Amino acid sequence: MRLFNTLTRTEEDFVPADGKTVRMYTCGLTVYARGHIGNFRTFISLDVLRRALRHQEGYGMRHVMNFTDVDDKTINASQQAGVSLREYTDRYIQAFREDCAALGLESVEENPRATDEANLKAMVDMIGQLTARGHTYESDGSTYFRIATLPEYGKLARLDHEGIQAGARVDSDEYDKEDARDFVLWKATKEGEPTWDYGCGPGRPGWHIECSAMALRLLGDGPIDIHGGGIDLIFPHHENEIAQAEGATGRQFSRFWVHVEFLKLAHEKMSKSLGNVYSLQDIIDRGFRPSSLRFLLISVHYRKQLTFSFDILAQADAALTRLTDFLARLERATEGEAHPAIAERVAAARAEFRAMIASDLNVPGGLGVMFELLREMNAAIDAKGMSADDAALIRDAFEEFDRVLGVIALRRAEDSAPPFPADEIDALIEERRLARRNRRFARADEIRKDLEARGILLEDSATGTRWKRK
RNA sequence: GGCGCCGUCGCCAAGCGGUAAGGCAGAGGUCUGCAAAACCUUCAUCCCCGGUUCGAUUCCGGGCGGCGCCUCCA
Repeated sequence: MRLFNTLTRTEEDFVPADGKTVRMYTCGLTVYARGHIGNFRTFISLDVLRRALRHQEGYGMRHVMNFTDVDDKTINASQQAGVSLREYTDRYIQAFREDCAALGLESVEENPRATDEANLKAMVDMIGQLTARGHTYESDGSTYFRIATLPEYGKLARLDHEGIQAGARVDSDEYDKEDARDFVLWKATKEGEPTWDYGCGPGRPGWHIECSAMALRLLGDGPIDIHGGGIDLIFPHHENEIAQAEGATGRQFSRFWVHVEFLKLAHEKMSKSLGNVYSLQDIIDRGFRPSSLRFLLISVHYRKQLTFSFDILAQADAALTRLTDFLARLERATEGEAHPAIAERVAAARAEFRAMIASDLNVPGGLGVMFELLREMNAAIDAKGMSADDAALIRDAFEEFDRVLGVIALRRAEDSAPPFPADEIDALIEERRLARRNRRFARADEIRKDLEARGILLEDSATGTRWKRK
């Protein structure tokens, strides 16, 4: 498949180095607060990438996504909460897992956390390698990376460091660095902070070292196939990851770099530091469903900014409802024999969809293919009915699409968990059926209205009445 | 100051050299006890100005507008 590589700023053919299994690392969440929907745009986009590689391209996956569970924010927040760092970050890891499940993310092969011993040791080892190769220096007990020792520094972000000029917000660090561009690998212990000592002196890891070290520890020697994350990580985080991994090993770190654009709110990016964030729970509290959010977040190409609003969330919800209504209609198709024309049309749509996804994950284009097929198949049902065999073919196609998108199955799982017991709904539908047969329409309409007030919509058809969540 | 992205129908959004996919909303119709669902019809010349080309929404240049990175951030 074709994939845009930030390293080259071009779309390239992607194949895993060994031809079989994709070794992918994606930056996860810093677990000092609940993830917001901007974070989840990135995670969902990378989930679609993972699904496409796995289910469409047929590769095996070795996918690592970390939790950053030690940094200034996690430390400060845990101290304010009066609990240990571990206990505090456990809470948000748990919350993150719940949100991921609600949003239909596939679980990945490894979710390392920075403060696990094996990982801290890997970081210290890597710092040792960097020191052996002359890339580090010490200052006040902290260890720094000396940018000047790595001529290639800046190749990912394409920053002209010689030319940092007036107007740039240059780092004014309280630490004693030789060069403003240098960054910390290991921070010396401060009073009251968690500390570890595995060979770099007592302290804690700098932010960037964890990803370099854990990626190579869990995925094996570089280059790994893909490294991904939000676009804001290009600099400094990913640039520094490259410096660390390549400085330590002398080998390329990652062949492909994939970055997901921002989610914006009104006219600015959504970020915790700006405070303009919505969590998944906020979305649910407004009466929307996680599946609708997932649909919205994948319906704009991952490399374009997406401006969130509840208005477009409602549009996404309506579109997704149409999709599941169609699939439900298919369940009732039982008439006649198979139509060869349908098989042909479905095969063509499958090919078109695959081509869209293989083209740098053109999910919006893929959705277009799906809805075109949907309309034509609806028309076919209206025109001459549809056999169970035809319906099965169509259903298979949508299941194939959804293995990549992961949104229809999610919606259906939500639908099958009604706000109150399904038995009760079925009983009321039966009562309404009898009322209608006896032409007691007032009672029939009353049942419809009551159910609607309780979040259940009814749809009558020749083959009976079906219910769905509002 | 440097680097980069974006501007397509009321809203969202693909396409990116050969004459504008799709979704949502709207209008008219078919169907229907009601309500939905569904179908049919209808609904854009692509921010502006130049240039290149037989031909540009698509390439180049210049505007205007929006956003990002150069600091923690998905």
